[in-house]
Amino acid sequence: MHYTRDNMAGLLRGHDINPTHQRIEIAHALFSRQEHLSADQVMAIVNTRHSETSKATVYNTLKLFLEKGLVREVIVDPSKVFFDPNTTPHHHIYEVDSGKLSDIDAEHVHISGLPPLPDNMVTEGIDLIVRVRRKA
Amino acid sequence: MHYTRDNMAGLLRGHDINPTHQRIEIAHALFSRQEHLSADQVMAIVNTRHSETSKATVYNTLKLFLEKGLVREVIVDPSKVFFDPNTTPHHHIYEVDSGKLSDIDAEHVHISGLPPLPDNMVTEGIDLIVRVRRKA
DNA sequence: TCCGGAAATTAGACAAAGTCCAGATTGCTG
DNA sequence: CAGCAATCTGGACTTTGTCTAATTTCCGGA
Ligand SMILES: [Mn+2]
Ligand SMILES: [Mn+2]
Ligand SMILES: [Zn+2]
Ligand SMILES: [Zn+2]
Repeated sequence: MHYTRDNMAGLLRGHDINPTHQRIEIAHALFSRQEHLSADQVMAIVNTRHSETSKATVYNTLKLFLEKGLVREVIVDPSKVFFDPNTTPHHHIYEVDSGKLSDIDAEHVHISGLPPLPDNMVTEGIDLIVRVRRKA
Repeated sequence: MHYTRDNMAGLLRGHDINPTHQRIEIAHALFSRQEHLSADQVMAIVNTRHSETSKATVYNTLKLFLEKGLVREVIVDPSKVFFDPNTTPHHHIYEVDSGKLSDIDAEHVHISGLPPLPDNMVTEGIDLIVRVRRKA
């Protein structure tokens, strides 16, 4: 599947998001790469040719995408949030030295023995992060 | 087991940390409460009576504790890092609304099916975070 | 006890990520 | 074209955390 700017509009509409030029560019940055990007990285990508999207819009848009379930947030680095175009259930490997973040398919991973939650609580998600580093 | 200021000194020495007044106060804040605290919270606790420990020292000391393995870092909130006096292997439940963070004993939790790591990599730790919220 | 150096602490300047707001622009629809 | 809502914008602001140069504390030897 190719993620062109043209089919970004449909993707956005499908998530109840009015497709504007800026939103299409930001979605395209994430989905064409299929990578975990920080707001700063999105900002840089979207403004490579010439400056056309403000910082406020990048942050607002990423938050909107998040609310609408178009992207997911990954919190592994204390200094910045990553946005993940992959919203299927999956886990992460984080290379602490390089900051490289990659996906682990949740398909074959099983987590058992978690204690029951109090009745008035629901699970919103389970984040599993394997922190790795280069062998000495 | 009681965590008094007096036995903090021994605890610090056992981790190769020179016990100074500030370090004892900061360790005492964490260990007497057995709670997950942010740097800001530590700062507030340590300076309740009268200001006696600077921001720089709080941050430096928490980083030192981390390096020496006295405390652990928990990254669940994009806006701040929590420091955890519990260094035994365990997982976390995070209430997204309230920000409340609590422990899950790792004893009965089993994680299987993780893919093998490349040969030149070692696992530094596995963080499992159950994000929960109040039922609607 | 006094001295000198090493270790620790400090205030405050600085940096980076993220938020907020009031005004400008855009894109309808009548 | 006018009116109106939605969107976007620059830039001020906040918060978390880092850095540095100067000061203070600690300790061992003379
Ligand atoms: Mn463009
Ligand atoms: Mn005191
Ligand atoms: Zn991912
Ligand atoms: Zn914990």
